[in-house]
Amino acid sequence: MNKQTNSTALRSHLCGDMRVENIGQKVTLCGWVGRRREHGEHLAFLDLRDFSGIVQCVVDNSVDVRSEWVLRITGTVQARPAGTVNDNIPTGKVELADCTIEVLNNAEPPPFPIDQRGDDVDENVRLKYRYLDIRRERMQKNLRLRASVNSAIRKSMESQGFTEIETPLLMPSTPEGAREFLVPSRNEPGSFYALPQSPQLWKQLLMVAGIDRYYQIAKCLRDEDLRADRQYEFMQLDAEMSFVNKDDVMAMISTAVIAAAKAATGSEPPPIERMTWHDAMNHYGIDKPDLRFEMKLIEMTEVFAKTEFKAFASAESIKAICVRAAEYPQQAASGRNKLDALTDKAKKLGAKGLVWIKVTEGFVLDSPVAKFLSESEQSQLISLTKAEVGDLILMVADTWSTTCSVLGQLRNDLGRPPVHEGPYRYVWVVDFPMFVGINPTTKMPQPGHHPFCHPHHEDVDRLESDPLSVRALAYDLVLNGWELGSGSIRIHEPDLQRRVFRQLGISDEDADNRFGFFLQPFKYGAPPHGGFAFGIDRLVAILAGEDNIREVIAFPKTQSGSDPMTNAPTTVNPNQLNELGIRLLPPAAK
RNA sequence: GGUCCCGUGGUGAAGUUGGAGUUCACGCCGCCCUGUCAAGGCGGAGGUCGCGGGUUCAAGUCCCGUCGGGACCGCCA
Repeated sequence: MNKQTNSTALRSHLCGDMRVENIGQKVTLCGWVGRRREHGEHLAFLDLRDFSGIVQCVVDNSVDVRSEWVLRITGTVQARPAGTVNDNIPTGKVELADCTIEVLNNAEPPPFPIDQRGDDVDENVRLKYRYLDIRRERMQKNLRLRASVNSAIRKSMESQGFTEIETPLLMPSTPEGAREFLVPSRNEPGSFYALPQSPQLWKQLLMVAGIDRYYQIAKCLRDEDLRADRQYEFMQLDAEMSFVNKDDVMAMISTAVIAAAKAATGSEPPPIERMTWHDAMNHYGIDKPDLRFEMKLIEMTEVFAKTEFKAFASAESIKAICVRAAEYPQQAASGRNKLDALTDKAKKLGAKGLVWIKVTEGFVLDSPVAKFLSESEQSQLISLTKAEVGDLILMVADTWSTTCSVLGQLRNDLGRPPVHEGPYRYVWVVDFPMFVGINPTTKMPQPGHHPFCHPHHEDVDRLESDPLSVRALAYDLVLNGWELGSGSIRIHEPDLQRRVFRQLGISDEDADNRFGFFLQPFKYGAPPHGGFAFGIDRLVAILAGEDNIREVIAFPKTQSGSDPMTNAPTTVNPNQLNELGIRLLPPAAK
């Protein structure tokens, strides 16, 4: 911030800006009383705090000012006497003397310390007094970092020719996707608006409308259960471009993300690498791989092609992960209880079982199944996993997708560091499958993404003959195992759109009923287009070194969707319900 | 919908095989203190151990339920 703009009618400077250069100046500062240190009848030290930091004020001990009172202090900046410099704070070489104190407001003692110790306070208490929590340096830093990320993104998008356009919050309910928040209509009782899960429909219409490059930092709302990385309402950089291929979109988004990261951390991350969805699943067992640690899935199917071990015989896919004692001593040394728990976990995740093998002295394998494995199988197991003595090998034999996903989950459980720990590993995951399987009841392919996602040009011919082999022009951006966002090239050809709908079991008539207002415009000359959206909260949290997006949101909700400060959600006045034509049912009996 | 963890003065914790609301630190109130900086010294106030049942001579402690918070699975096209 321009220092001159910090000067106001009430103050001349900011507390945290006081430096040796200010010595001799008469300044007026405004802020809150941090700590008070009393030293007799006529000497006390006050730490005066504003958003910029704290500065020590030397005052007469007779003044009655207490914790978190709001003061305006006029005084002279002076060098601290020799031996009293505090190197731990930026203002530690100076102090404010000859202070005249004006009490702008007094305050009750805060429920928790307005400093680093607030980090240990129950989050519910922090949220109940969020306005005090935000006074703390951590939250001030996080919210300002968030603002600088937003600013860098805007600057980057604008310099790349994108036009910012706001889209409605009140829109029709759309049948697919996440659960929506509904808003009852007063003028049409019985009818509802929905709040947008994303501006997806609007931005595609803006492409039909010839905007060419649209972006918006948009609030999105989804009525799904909350998590460390999920809130009901969250911010997305939402963008869409015309006359592009996926490389164009990924380049634009990469530029914006790299600009944001640089603004937040001061250093530019390297170009973002790419990985196909198939490779991600095959090597990491998940479509949002965390590249900060190894423990990759190791292919074992061939090794056990002719095995005598029944559980492995005829399995479509056999893979292993090696928990290395050198990196994960505790996990590798897991005892029987822990291994049984891992086996239970694997079964819960859909595997038929989990084979564990401990590599003991002399590369002797300790495992309930060791006796079923031939000498050659055992030696190949060790050489392919590069296992050392003390390592723990976990194996799953199942369908390819089950083997991958179960081991991927175990890999994350056993090895994944907290999301904010460095280094930052961005990765584009590309070539997602168009369909993720066959619905057992309808016998129809299940969509991997929304149904407007364009199939890979090379695969379009197989849409009907071999739908599961069709790749989508879809891509996700992943950072440290968190999905930052996803995008795709959209279908702009009405004929192709109908073919995709039919594959999903949606007849032309159904499609018109459910998506009519959205499909109609595409008859009037839709350009080829594609776009992306990524979650600002998640990016900011990781860049801020937090592993929870609530730490970078000013007023977040708890995991149950409530706000301890405002008590939202609340009941409403019956008159409001009457006006909306809404009558409440009695609470459902349990 | 499910699995797991947590709930003790304002805050953070300790509380043993069940034995008196016991303890520690910070904060708060008062007094002392002229160079501290998470100042220091002395004194004081402050709690229905989330809530409701149960077991027991006796429950913060064991059991059941419930409420609140958190992590994860489902879910989030």
